[in-house]
Amino acid sequence: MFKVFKKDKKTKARSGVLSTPHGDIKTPSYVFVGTYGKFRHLTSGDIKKTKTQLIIANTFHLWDFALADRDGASKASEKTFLTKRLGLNIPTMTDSGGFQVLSLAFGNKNKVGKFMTDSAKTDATYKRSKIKITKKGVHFNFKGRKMFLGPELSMKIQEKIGADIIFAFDHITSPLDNFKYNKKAVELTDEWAKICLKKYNKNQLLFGIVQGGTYKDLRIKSAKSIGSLPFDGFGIGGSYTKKQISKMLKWIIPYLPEEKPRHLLGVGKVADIFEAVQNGIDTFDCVIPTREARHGRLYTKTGFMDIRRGAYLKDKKVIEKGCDCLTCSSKIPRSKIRELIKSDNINQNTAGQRWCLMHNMWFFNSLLEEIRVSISKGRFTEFKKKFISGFDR
RNA sequence: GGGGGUGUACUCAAGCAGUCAACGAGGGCAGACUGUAAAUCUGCUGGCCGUAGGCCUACGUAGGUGCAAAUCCUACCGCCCCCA
Repeated sequence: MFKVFKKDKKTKARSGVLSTPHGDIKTPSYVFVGTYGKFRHLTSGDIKKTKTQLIIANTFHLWDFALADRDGASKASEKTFLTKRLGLNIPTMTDSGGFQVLSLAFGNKNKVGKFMTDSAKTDATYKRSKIKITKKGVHFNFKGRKMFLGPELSMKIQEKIGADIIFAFDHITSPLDNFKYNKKAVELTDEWAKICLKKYNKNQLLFGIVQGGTYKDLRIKSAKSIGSLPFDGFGIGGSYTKKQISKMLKWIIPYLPEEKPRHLLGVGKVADIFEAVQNGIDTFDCVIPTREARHGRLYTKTGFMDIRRGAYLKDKKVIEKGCDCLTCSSKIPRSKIRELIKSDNINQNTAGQRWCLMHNMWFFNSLLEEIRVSISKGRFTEFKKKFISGFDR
């Protein structure tokens, strides 16, 4: 169930509450990515201290674990496979595994990811080697294994994992795919969406996914058809060049039901967050806060810092003055975090990365908190302007 | 006193006559990371000239051999180990 409490007057930004069997989520909300149903280097107790509302895990990566679990099918009420794995009873999502067909089976070889430079050619020809896509799903190779994943199987696995919110199995395209290919992908995603709805047990919330690449016609076509289906919410997927998020959202959002939640898949840099919220997005997931934390990039209101730099060798300040995250409130100096994270890599310790994770997750959750407040006070645009101008890069 | 070893750029550590401004690692510097095969990846790291290319200074010190030396010889200096 989703309730919008406040709509911004100047933009499409909105604030509300999304209710799930494991609790309520105040929106807009960041969704952190715990692919394997865990966060590297963090305990469940740690996660509790980051103000995290919602976590997304991955169907592809949990596939074997979930199906091997003998505790029966998870009902999205009490302790599901995923909440047990997390050690936390908080709202969860699972991605359908559709993205992995791009990132694992295809993207790596072709150097294609979710985002590409703006100069990327969208009509380049390339080969989707060893991948066969049919109406039933995708045959592909992974680590020398022949695999198959499709809408029915994805739904089966996601039901077993038991997240509160699950996604329909979709066909993501790459920025290199042409119009014709994207058109087929949209049609296939539609067909798969209907299969997913048929297999849907109503214990969970099922979100359909809009595709269409960077093509306006296709995005609108996809938004219309997916948006008209009885999903509980909608995901917006695909890949694009870096400057196209906003434009794409403006095409899509008008065709999605106003009363249902919208999730933007895999987007979450600081500037992107504001663009997403401004265009009517309620939740979005991204690896940026956690991956970059592990790589030593720490966020503050004035920009980010690479804590591994020698400049912090003797820096006794906390990451950010006034920050209430565990790291900063424990008064861990930058020099110590630097020392720890640099030796983490060598000694297989994780203390430094943990401090970084605790900070970044807190940072992004706090930012979203501020965004929610700004929307409720009718000051979203002002807050955005102020924050962006103070944030370097 | 006798015997053996060793001295390489910020550090560790290869090289043992030409392809060496010198492998590799660390460190440093710069950059990347967007539905996580990512505690990861990429580039640079003697000086000067805009890069290409070139010039200069460099492998403990001082000489020597040789077309050519970090690499061979001699002496010296410094460290290390073993025997007395």
